[in-house]
Amino acid sequence: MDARPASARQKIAIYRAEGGQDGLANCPIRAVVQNIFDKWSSLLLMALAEQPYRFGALRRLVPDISQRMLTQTLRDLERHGLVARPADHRYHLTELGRSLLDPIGALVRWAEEHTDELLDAQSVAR
Amino acid sequence: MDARPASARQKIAIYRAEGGQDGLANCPIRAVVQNIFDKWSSLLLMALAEQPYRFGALRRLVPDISQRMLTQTLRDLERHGLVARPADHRYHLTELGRSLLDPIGALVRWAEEHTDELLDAQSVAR
DNA sequence: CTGTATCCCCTATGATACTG
DNA sequence: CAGTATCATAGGGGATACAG
Repeated sequence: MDARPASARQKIAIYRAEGGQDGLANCPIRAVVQNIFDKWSSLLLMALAEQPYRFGALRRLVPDISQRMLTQTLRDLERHGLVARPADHRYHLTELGRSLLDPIGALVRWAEEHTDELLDAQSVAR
Repeated sequence: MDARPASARQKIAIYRAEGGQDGLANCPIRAVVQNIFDKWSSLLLMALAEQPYRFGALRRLVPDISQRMLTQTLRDLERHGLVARPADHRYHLTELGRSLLDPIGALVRWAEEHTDELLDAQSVAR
């Protein structure tokens, strides 16, 4: 099903080649992936994909986030240039943030397509 | 175990369609994304994308992972059905695991393409 | 070599209270 | 409403020792 151009594999090969004995220790992707896919970031990005939201609206969209973490995550996203907060406090995605929606969408689609398999695997292993 | 309701898929559909009454609190994607993109999982998946590796080889590939976390992460990946560990201890991706390489690849490509912007944003914000 | 079992620190996160 | 400040805590994760 996927005879695709081995993108991920290539990248890994590159990291390995450039990084030498460091293996994947210095792979620059790590920081990116781990910063963006922390507990709340991707969720907020998805929420803001739809439209700009204010602080309170985001809280309602993600009811189980604490005020503290909402603030903190939004600051992180701002710092990474993915989200902007204008004077009217309507958080919205930047151009960079919107560009992330495609990869995120790919992940979401994957999760949708394989939800059953994932659940099956877990229930078996448990 | 047993036939869990197809509600997983439906929740996704709901979440995607409307944004939901309960917001994104019950979005099943969250579990998937957060389970797979924890500190080490995606890294190991990328490593195993190339070829099967044994425990020691993986340690060398990811030098800054502790033995404890390597074991634990591999067990998690097994439990999710993404990685298999045959008798010869050569960990390898399952079909499901391989199917994840595409979305991960999309993310990696994004990170590569936007590394400069990300760094700029951070340095400015700092 | 491939793990498991302990101990323990420390960070991420929640809860709560306060501020502009 | 949109935060900030402070305190408390569970759990992530490293270090180490041990086991098959």
